[in-house]
Amino acid sequence: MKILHHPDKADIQLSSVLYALSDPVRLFILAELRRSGERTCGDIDVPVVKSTLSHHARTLREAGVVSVRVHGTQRFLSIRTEDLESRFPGLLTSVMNAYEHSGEPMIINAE
Amino acid sequence: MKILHHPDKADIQLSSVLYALSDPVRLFILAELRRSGERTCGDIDVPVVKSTLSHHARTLREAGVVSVRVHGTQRFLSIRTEDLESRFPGLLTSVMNAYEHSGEPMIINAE
DNA sequence: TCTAATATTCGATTGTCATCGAACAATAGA
DNA sequence: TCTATTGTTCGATGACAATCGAATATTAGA
Repeated sequence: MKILHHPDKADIQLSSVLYALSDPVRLFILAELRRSGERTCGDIDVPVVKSTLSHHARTLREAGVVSVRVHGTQRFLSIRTEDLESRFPGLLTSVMNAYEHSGEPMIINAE
Repeated sequence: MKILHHPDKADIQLSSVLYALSDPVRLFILAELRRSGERTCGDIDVPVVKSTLSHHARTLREAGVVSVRVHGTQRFLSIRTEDLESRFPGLLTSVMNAYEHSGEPMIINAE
């Protein structure tokens, strides 16, 4: 079985977390996880192909934002809420709150 | 005189702000601005050359994070605290708090 | 008007990222 | 064992970003 690396709580870097959160697709994924607690990749409805979604999941995992639990052929994603809260208090809440109230588009319109 | 474009408060995008904040040099600049309120580019001591600093200042300005006031040959940077607070309540505070307490390195060490 | 100070812009370089499609891997279930 | 399901990895591509040094622009002050 494949080993998925998750950074230790103490090794989670602020700039990496902020970078992971700076993509509209990834923000959407987090919002979904926040609503459901846990989701498989296949149950997240984003306008990108599987391989791209896999890339985003990896980016979030390696930044320490999400945890990935392997079960059969599926991977369940969930937010590392407690780790993030203890390392960066209030950060995730304010980001997700901002996201919910700001109508962030998932696809940037050309002007 | 050069016109510097600042996005309207309502046009500030969450993902752009998070991206602007995801660079260690820019986080450092913000921390400095937070301490002094206002700074000229020349008074910010970062380990990059002038032109690179100018690039970072522009990134922060265009994302809506900082305001740039022109005075003579100098540009005074300051954080758009009120605009950010009203658009994304608590966000900047939690980010800067996280920065102050997490020992974020300005230069990433190679492993 | 000339010069020094301050900052931006430009061109080049190097590297990373988001995206896709195709191929592959792993596992559940028939 | 065979097949369908679920994701990952790989290679390619196009876009963009961080960095530097050199050239340029703007203004203050002598």
